[in-house]
Amino acid sequence: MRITKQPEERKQEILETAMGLFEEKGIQKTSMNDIAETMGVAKGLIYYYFRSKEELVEAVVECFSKGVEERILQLIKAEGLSFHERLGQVVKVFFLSIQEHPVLMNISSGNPGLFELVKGRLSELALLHARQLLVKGVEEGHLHLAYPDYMLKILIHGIADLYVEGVTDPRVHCTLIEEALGLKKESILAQF
Amino acid sequence: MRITKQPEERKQEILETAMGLFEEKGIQKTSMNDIAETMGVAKGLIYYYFRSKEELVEAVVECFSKGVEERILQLIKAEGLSFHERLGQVVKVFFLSIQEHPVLMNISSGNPGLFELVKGRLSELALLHARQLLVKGVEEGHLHLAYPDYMLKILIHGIADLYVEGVTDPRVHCTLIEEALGLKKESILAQF
Amino acid sequence: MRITKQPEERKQEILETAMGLFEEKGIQKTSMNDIAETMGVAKGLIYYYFRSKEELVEAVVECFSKGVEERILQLIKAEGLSFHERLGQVVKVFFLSIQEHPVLMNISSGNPGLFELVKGRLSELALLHARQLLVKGVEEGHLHLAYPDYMLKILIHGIADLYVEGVTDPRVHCTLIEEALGLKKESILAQF
Amino acid sequence: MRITKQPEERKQEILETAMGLFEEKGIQKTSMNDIAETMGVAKGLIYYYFRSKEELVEAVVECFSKGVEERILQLIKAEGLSFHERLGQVVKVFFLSIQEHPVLMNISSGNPGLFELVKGRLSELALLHARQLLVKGVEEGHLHLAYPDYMLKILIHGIADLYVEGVTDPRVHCTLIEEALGLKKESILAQF
DNA sequence: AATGAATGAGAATTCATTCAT
DNA sequence: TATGAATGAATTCTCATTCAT
Repeated sequence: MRITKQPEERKQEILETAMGLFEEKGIQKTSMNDIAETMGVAKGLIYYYFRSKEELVEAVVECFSKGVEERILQLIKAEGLSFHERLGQVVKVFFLSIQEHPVLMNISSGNPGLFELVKGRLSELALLHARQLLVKGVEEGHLHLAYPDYMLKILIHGIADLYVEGVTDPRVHCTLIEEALGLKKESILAQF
Repeated sequence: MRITKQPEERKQEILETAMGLFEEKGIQKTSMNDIAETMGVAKGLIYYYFRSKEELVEAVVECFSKGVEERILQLIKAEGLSFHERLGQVVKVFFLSIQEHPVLMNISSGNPGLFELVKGRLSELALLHARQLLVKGVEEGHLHLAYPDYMLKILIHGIADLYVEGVTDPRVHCTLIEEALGLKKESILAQF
Repeated sequence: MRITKQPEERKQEILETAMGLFEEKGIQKTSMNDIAETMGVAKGLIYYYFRSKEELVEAVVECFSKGVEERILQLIKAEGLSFHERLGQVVKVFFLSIQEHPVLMNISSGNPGLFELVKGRLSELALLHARQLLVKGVEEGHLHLAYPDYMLKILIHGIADLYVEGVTDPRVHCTLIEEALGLKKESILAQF
Repeated sequence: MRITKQPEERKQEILETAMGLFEEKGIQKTSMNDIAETMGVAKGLIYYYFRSKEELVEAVVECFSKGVEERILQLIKAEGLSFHERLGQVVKVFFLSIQEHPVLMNISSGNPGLFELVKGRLSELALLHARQLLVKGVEEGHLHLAYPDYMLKILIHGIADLYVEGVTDPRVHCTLIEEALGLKKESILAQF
């Protein structure tokens, strides 16, 4: 029962299987054996694609973040949007990404590891891409923030943790963001 | 070289040694052996006081949070304080607690585990004790928050993470809190 | 079936079991598991005494050489012996040591590893202790060697290898040594 | 990038690459993968030419010894040489062979395996081809050896080991041989 | 209360080898 | 001839936990 696949396909398969198990049981409690068994494949094969467990974990995080980043990049390109529209869109991207991997967010609570890594990565991305937006918002007078990027981090980390604890309603998140940023009520929520 | 101590004293000693190592190397990478060796004591002794590693971890977190809780309780009792004064005090307690265990915060970044647990515990405490304060603040018109307790959580988690990433200046934190809660500038900072 | 022993005794037991298996199957083909199984003991126990397989191998060699060294030291102390008597004695010690671990020498032929290590160690010892003897022999006119210590090494290594290939008769060895050192016939052999 | 070559050429290429790596890292620590990678070729290809790693190792040794053997055979044929000239030549062949693969000798010290095999092979060759010479030397009265072939083995093995430990000066080796065989000073050295 | 030798289950990793293409 | 994905068994090492003393 030897099934050969294209390297890229196999690599992706491993990545997805690993992500699934990491979300389900936690990184640490997922052994390389578990992953191989789930795939119906020999242990050694995983080491053919990833040098070590650590490298695999990193690749999983990378893989997840890439998806999010791509979407953000598309939004960035979109023109003719107002500040509020744009901010709303960015917020939306995060929620959509999260909603696609609910298990990741739901379970990782008692299961630190993957989530922490992902959150860190998400935060980096946000900072990279949304910073300009916030700075512009401050300049245009929509926002009055002393430390726009710190505030950004707080919101991302804080809301991610909130999500993990079961508060998953986007309307709540939007409202919190509006309040924290000192925006008018529903100015972001309206974009949804 | 068999040194006998009072049960409570020994228990405390284990707790402190464990906390130190957990902060230093992470929960997972700290073996029961490490703890025993650091204490200059036999492995078995730890099991005399704690049924399992898991139980020990919980106890460590509990121990840390208790200190914070005690201080908060004292603040709560204090009378004749304005809303802003009180809020400032509560914020202060958290920072002081954190500052006493800087390693915990500094190192746990690449080392998820203990910090997550502690953060969760701190958040619970805050919710338990500061909720009334916020609710009262809303009622009295100092605050205009749709979800006071969610906002509280966001701030605690978010700022804790910020701290971990190296932003440790209390003035920055206060400013962020003021902005997020929509308070006047320096209204909290003034209490420090 | 938990049998507890004195650390020193256990350590020795491991050392001996390991040496036996190394001689029998070669270092590489002897797994830590094999050793534990042969002893009727858990794998982990070996790691309790030796940090790694490498450390165990070193300890085995050390252990073997120590025995040889002790005897040589005793000979060195003995007084009132002529040059030929003394040389004969030293040669004897090596053969006795070898004869006590015949398997080590016999099997290691197709089984490089342990033997090489041992030979290297033996050579060091010989150089350390017999050098003076040879030098004195040169001074006293018994020997006419340009490079006494090189000749020593050649003889030790060469005869050890010869032994491994099945030439185990001490009389042959003695004769070879006499010839190589340019001594009179039977001058060493006579000491046996 | 599939490069097809003549079978014999490929086989030779594998042999040389393997020898290089064996010398560099030791037989055991050189994986079939290493060899394939170094050659820029697929793992499977090596198995097309050699049934197993073991067979490859044997072939490498064989390959090395063949070169030495050829030269010896040429010497044997040469006529009109005196005993001392001839012996000098044979000794020379060995040193030349060794000098062509200095890495093999220099590194294999802490790296038992290849060297042992080669040494064994060299010794066989010497015995095969130089025995007659020694026997004739005994008969002609140039040598007074009880066990000519054992002495031969000792010298080859012993000097090879000496070489490995850093004593590479042919003059030293010649002197040692002269002394061990009881020849006049410089009788061999003079042939160089 | 305390010791520390002993357990045992499991984890990551390596590698010679095979085989469908 | 040549590829390289896939296998699978073996191996080293780790650690929480137990228990006789």
